[in-house]
Amino acid sequence: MGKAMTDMKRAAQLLKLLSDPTRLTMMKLLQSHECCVCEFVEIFGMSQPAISQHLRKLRDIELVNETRKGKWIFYSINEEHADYPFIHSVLDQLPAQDESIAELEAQGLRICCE
Amino acid sequence: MGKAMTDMKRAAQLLKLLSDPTRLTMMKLLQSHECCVCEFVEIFGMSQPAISQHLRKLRDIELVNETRKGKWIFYSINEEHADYPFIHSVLDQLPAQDESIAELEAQGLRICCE
DNA sequence: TGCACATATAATCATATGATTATATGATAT
DNA sequence: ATATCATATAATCATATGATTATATGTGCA
Repeated sequence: MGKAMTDMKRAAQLLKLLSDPTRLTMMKLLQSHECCVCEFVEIFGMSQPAISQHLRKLRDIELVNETRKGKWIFYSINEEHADYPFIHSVLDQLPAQDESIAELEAQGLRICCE
Repeated sequence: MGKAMTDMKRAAQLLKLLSDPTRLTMMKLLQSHECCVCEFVEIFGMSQPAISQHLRKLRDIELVNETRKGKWIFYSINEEHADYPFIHSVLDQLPAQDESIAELEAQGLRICCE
């Protein structure tokens, strides 16, 4: 199996994006669930602009996709990203974050648009 | 195979250490070669204190070992570190940095203490 | 049309980061 | 003993980061 990364500066840049606990957890969550901004606000107990700015950093280098569904904007992992294999290999080492989603559902705060 | 990491904050902290291009390359180099400070200074073309401070960060959380050999202090990867599997899995995605070492040798700047 | 909700952006600010220069420490060699 | 080499630490500074508050944008609904 070949190396996922060829350029150290690029790798460092990606690791920097993952090196914030909020963004790292976001990415891990997104690996198994689409989430909208207000769900992240609930999960992380942070202000909406703070969440929005973390998402912007992930969006700026296209690690995530955004899709508007009515009032909500849903974020998902961009599996087509050239560096996704690298990102995936890191996220793969981390524990699932499903409890956060379960808690949301228990509180009736999970957004569902079907 | 189990997850290498159990705590997201810890994972983020480790990724932050790896997220600097100099430190990331250092760690990759150390994975295959012991190096001393002056070699890093040569390789990265940075001031000795700058190198020293990067090494300190790695040393502070014990990702690297230091061994004095005469005038020189050699650094090596700490494979006994509880989080080494995680670190390793990241470094493993990166291209080898052997040219830097080869260049050093070509210039006669490789330090050898045997 | 106008209000409420969801999200984004701007402005601001405290703290973290990474480099430099200057200086201290510690080992070797003369 | 002292000069020299290798490295560490301290002080300083410019820039990056991540949060907050205030405000703008965009969608759905009465």
